[in-house]
Amino acid sequence: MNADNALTGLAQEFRDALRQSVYVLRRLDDDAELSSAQLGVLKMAYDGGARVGEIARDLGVKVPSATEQIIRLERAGLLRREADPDDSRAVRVQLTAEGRAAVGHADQHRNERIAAILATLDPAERDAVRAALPVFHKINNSVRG
Amino acid sequence: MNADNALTGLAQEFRDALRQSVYVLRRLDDDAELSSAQLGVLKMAYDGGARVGEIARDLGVKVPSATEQIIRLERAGLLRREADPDDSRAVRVQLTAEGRAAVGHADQHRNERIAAILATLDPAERDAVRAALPVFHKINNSVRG
DNA sequence: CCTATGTCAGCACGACTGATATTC
DNA sequence: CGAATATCAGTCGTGCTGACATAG
Repeated sequence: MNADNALTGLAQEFRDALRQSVYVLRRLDDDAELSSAQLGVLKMAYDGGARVGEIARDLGVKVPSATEQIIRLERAGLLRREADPDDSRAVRVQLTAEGRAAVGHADQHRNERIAAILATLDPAERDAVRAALPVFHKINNSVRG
Repeated sequence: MNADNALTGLAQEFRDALRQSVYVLRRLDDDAELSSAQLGVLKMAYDGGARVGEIARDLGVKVPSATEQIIRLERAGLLRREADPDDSRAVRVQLTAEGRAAVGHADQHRNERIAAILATLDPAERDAVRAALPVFHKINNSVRG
């Protein structure tokens, strides 16, 4: 009845929604050429390359996990690893032409599938989603920090 | 510029938010006694038990995956598997007392952590989340069906 | 005989920790 | 020398498919 209980109730509903979101994402990736994790790595390196540690931090995984993904993507020909000229400890990740094409493809395909779902909503429901997205962003940033 | 492009833009932002949500969930479960998958199974059986197939359908996984979780939870003493008296092919899953306690514990802990995050938001931001949750629910149902 | 239900075996992916190089 | 960066080795959790036993 008090504010605490109201927050707890909202928290429970929020958790359920997040769990559902995971399910939606899984379905979305089911028949994709690129996994969600792979797409994340490639997108990080899309604009001018990125260091392994940067990629790991941004994706919220440990460095060895990022390394593993990167090596696999390099074997698949989607990116190159190059020594950083300014810091020989660091490794810079650069997309190949195939990598760029794959990102464009995967992004487009996923966006189309989500857009098709959004198209079935009422305008008011779409507005509700639009209004909530910045809040989700804020929540995420608060968890990272 | 047209409606299609607007939907695509919203879809892109929506996908980013979902990706973030996965990250939030991962952090939330980091030090938990029960994983999200395990908690899901236990919650399905919380009220009067459930069949393996029902659990799998509800969680959006295949039956063998559910079986594996269930067997592990049985070894941990959190649930029992019993033959269904009406259909000997089926297996009914019943929580033990420890299972019930574990669910209560895990739920409370997770809700507290989410509530703490929600408490940092402005009231208007909380309202935006509240308004969006039913839409997330609707989206999820449309994907399942 | 065919279908439904569940389990088993084997595999893949993606994360983790701990132990090294190598470089700043 | 200590801190930072990346990789390697080994493990774990969770999902999948395909094959199978058993019951309806």
